[in-house]
Amino acid sequence: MAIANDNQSADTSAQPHESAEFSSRQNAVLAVALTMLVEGGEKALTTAGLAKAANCSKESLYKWFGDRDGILAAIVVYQASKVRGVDERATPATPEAFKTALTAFAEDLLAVLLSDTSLALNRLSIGHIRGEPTRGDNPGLGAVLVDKGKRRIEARAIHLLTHGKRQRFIAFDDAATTYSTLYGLIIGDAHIRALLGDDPQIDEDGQKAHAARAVDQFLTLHTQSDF
Amino acid sequence: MAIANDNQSADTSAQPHESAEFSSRQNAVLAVALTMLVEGGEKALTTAGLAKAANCSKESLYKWFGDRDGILAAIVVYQASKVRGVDERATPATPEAFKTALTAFAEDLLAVLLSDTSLALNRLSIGHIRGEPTRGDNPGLGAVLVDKGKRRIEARAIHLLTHGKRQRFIAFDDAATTYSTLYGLIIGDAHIRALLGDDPQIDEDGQKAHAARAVDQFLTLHTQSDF
DNA sequence: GCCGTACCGAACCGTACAGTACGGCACTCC
DNA sequence: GGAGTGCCGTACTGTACGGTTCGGTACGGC
Repeated sequence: MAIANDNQSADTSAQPHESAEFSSRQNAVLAVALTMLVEGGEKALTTAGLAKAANCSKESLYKWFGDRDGILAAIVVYQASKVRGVDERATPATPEAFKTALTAFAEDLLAVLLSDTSLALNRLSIGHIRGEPTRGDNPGLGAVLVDKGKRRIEARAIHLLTHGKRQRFIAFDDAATTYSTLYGLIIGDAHIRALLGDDPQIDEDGQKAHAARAVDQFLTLHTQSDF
Repeated sequence: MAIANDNQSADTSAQPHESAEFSSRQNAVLAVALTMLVEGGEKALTTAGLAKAANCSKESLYKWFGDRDGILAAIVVYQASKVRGVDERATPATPEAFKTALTAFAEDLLAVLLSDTSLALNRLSIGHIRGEPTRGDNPGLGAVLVDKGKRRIEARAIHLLTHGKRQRFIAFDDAATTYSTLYGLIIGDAHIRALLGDDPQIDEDGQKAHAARAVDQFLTLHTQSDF
């Protein structure tokens, strides 16, 4: 697990990286809110319920986050802040190391996307798409999730891919298209199925096996110049 | 467009296939409801609003569909009934014809999944996942969508794949896994992006090109015995 | 001791919306 | 014609929940 840190256990680590977005009290409240969101969906997250569950007052909620949408947005930002950025030092020097790095990425991607937290957040964002995009001034939740979550993961993968291309481990034309292929091979229709509540998810070993297979297929497609 | 029929134009075709699920009057109401759902999301679909827009009374709505969730479920069934089932006669005899059939499937899949109607229905179903699955007795919306929509499409594809295997056009072990690969190559992350409101969708030509590329990759992976 | 700040807890308000009740119209069947 | 049926339109009820207000408590600084 190298992309995200899902555990909401004791965050007593007083490290300064605790994301200056919110105070520690607010972070605690957001953690509670996220838990409520994960088990019960958006409708289960009422301001009164959150206030009671988090032992704070509604007044404070509104002071800190503005309104209910502000709370939702804060949850997304809060969780997204846990996503690790690109690790610039990931520059495997041999084809084997490159494949290992790809496989690690694939395993991470599967684990993250199928985690309860990610599913809940995706459901939340998807449910907040209205007719007109980006109504008003705020970017609109889904966009935040894409920017802070998906894009960072994508950046890590594309970094890896372009590195592999420079080293002649793989060959491709367009990085974005190639990433889409890699993503598709790894995820397939598992994500949408999970989002729709098709629970029979495979266990962790199954995920690893699947990740390995996807990477094999990806390398088959892009190993020698097949263009 | 061979999988679904998206137009909600004059359904004056008195053909008997009009799905005996609902009366024609009810179908008309559901068509209006679907339109409201597509442009405005779930929150825009209120019983009062639907009654006014469809020129019917709330009383009738409740008589026909039970409650609001019944209306939503009916919408899903209504639209899913438009999805064509497996075409058993699709048995291409040459590798070229097989590839053509695969490409047609890919194009259909892309067009359907990225259509406004499909996106709205998927958003609706995804938004209705509560903590516990299948609460009570009803299967729960998402399951309906999966059963009536995704499964039929999947059945068509698997039918085609197994046929291709029998004819030695392609080789694979597990049909479900192979379908997942095909799906992933075709869709990539386009679906989740679209669901999240990442509007920059490619045009129809781009979709066709993408479909062709995905099929090429799929055949590369499964053409000779690389088991 | 006094004020300002931050917070809790609870009561309160306004509204949107699901669901119900009822009167009235059109049509059909006897 | 009268009774029954199906439906429209409107008005009504109940309630859940977002948002606000306010009294009360703890703390820190002057």
